[in-house]
Amino acid sequence: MVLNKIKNTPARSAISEFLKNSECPVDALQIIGFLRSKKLKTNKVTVYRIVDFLYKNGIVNRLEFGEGKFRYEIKKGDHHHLICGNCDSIEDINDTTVPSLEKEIQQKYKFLVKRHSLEFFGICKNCQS
Amino acid sequence: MVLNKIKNTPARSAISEFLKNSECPVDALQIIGFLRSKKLKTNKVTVYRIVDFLYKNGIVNRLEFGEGKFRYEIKKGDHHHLICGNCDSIEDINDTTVPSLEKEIQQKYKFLVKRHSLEFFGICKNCQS
DNA sequence: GTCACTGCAAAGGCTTTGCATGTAC
DNA sequence: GTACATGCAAAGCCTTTGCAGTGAC
Repeated sequence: MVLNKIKNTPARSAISEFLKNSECPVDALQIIGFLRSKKLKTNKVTVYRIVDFLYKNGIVNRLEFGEGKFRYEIKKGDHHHLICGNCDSIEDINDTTVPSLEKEIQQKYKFLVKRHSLEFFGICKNCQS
Repeated sequence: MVLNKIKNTPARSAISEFLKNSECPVDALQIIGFLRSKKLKTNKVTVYRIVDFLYKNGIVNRLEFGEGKFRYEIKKGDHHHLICGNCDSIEDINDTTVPSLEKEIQQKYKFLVKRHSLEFFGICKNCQS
């Protein structure tokens, strides 16, 4: 195992902070926008490298919602997403579980489940007027 | 509403046939490979336009499995996917349902669910040796 | 001072667009 | 003959890579 000295830099802490405070998964552009709003010198390559670093170290999840790009969120307990096809809002929901399913699959298909993703696509409350 | 006369062309029927016979979602490159193997003149732009046509007409699903590209499958009953992180195999499973969840979400969050996606990432039977 | 991080430019992969040509009907 | 479909080239978008310069420790 290689010794990895991890440095604490302004970009890293700002991005981590932004992800922690985000209520739903964000994409690279939103991260760049946040850094700019904070008057931090920034560069998209650095952003990609930082989220990649966070992802490979198990700190964030990397998600896709059919947009052709990745979104990132701080890892937290099992939760799922409601994605509105009208206003593109994304809502996290924490209280819907897929408890027995993983075990069932493990037994029935001998598939060792490491993680799952469950997303609901539809129309959010506000857009149903 | 505009009158749309849909033409039946060799590329379209071949791609539809390929998708019908595929046991798991395929990407654009695999479709092109199939067409080539059938000695059909082909072009990636045409492939993208055809799958887009099939997608927009509700004939196929367009999926993402964290690979940074889309995969397509003929629409069929509610089913889910087991994606192996070792050999990249994708298995369809048809007998695992998310029965009450959609209704629960509709009531609890007033979110009108149109579709959902449920994927399990892990290690398949063959790769667990 | 070292090693890791950043920035810039360039490239890579997947997908889409514009426009002229071809073809199913 | 008339749309619609295709092919080619080019561009668009998101993301990654190479390499030199910078900065955290």
